[in-house]
Amino acid sequence: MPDARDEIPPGTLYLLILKTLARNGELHGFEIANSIQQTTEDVLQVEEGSLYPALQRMLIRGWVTAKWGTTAGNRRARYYQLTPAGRKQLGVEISQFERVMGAIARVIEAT
Amino acid sequence: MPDARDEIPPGTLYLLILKTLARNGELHGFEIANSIQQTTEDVLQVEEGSLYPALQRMLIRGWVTAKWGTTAGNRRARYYQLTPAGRKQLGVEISQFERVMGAIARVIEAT
DNA sequence: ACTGTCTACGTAGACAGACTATGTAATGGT
DNA sequence: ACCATTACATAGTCTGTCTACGTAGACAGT
Repeated sequence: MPDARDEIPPGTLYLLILKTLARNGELHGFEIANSIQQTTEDVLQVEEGSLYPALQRMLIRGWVTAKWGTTAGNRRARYYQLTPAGRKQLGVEISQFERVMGAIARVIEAT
Repeated sequence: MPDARDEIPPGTLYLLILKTLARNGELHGFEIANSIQQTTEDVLQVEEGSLYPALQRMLIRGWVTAKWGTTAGNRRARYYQLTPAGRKQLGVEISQFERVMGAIARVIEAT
């Protein structure tokens, strides 16, 4: 079954986007989605209807800034960049993720 | 900061309940919630408003059966038990959880 | 020129599921 | 009598991801 696509657990999309931006510096939406899909070896696929609303919310919260530019293929695109607040948030998200996942793992592994 | 309570990621509550029942055989709602809280060392706290609706959905889906009984403290309580379908579902949930979490971990650990 | 396809951004609406808050009822302690 | 605790349950809110759709410009082929 090659079609075992999974949904992105609510809440973790911020983490994925923040980390992707922290790693690559400045990307536009499509690049973010592609990067996540590639890094997860197609396990996670960010849909456009999830990505752009999430980016909007992150703009409002001050985690990223955006500016219009032009892609290599000469198309207009919105480039997103982490703010200091976004970088801080990334740390929060990671430690929270690890604590929660560790807790769930303890339940799974309990005898 | 002792008060770092976290929300349970949507979707994983089924996994937690299924696993708890698989481990203990037969429990009522309160016992399930307490067991999860204990096993996760207070990281995850299942609220009643989350637990009972989830159990209802699991009844409808045939993952558990329920019967009324009496607790040690002489109170009426509803005892839940895994069905074969529930046991199968537990396997599905675990492998899905591991695949998704592994994917996210790859993003976090990417350089 | 026209048409289709690709890239890229964005919105609308549906839906799941976890939360808060509240309500029921029965037990046991003071 | 009164109140806390156990235990189940529902209503309503909210967040966030999904599907589906719409916009627009760039480029290739005919």
